[in-house]
Amino acid sequence: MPKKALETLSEPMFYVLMALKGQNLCGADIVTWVNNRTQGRVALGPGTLYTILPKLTESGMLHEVSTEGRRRTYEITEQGRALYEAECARLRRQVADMEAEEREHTPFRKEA
Amino acid sequence: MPKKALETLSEPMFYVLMALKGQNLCGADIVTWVNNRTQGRVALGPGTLYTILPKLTESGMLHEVSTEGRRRTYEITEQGRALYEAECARLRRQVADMEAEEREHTPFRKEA
DNA sequence: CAAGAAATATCGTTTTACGATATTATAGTA
DNA sequence: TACTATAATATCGTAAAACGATATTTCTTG
Repeated sequence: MPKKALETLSEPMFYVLMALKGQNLCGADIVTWVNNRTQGRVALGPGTLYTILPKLTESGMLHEVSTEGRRRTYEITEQGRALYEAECARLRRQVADMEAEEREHTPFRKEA
Repeated sequence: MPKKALETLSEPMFYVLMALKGQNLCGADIVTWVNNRTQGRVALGPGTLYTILPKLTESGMLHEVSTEGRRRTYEITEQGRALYEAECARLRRQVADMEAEEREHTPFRKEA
């Protein structure tokens, strides 16, 4: 049961979900995967990661699928996939805004 | 002279610079412009906007170009353009990551 | 010259990021 | 088995950001 809503994804959260989209991983392996995928551009520190994991879990985007000793492995949920997709769409719109503005400047006009 | 470094742009900051990229505007008109450009998806509240404007100014991304009564009009600087462009590049990479992953899943492997 | 509107400023709360450091568990090795 | 190193996770504290509500200042207009 989701404790809290969560309707936006921070950049770190986005990459965590991206990592889990195709496989189940533990926290440390998520860090490695994201590092590889982004060629080091996105580096999740432990503080960031382990703040994020419980939050994503509580809000129903992930769940723990196994625990071996200290190692906890996570799986993305359907809700998590949906939120990830929503964020993809948001990003695409942002880039579209950016590129539209690059091609042709939209002048200011009062109101819509 | 820049007081502070600023090497990343939040989403609101990004849209503020986008607005000023093509014209000089005052705060309230920035809000209107961004609203139009994003069809209401990005709504800058006063708290967000007027926290951001001094920060962008102090860090040398903007400067005030005129003040009529209470209305302050801002202009983007070369440095501001450069940071905006850098953020565009970052966004494009993020979308590229996302689309690469969509096309073909990158499996986890230890280390690079 | 009031009354309202427009633009900006301030305040307080909540959330987030993130490094440093601590804790816990596993594996290896003498 | 005990000892050590390492891997993985957890906690703490600080700093920054977002943002709504509310206040202030200036301009307009009747």
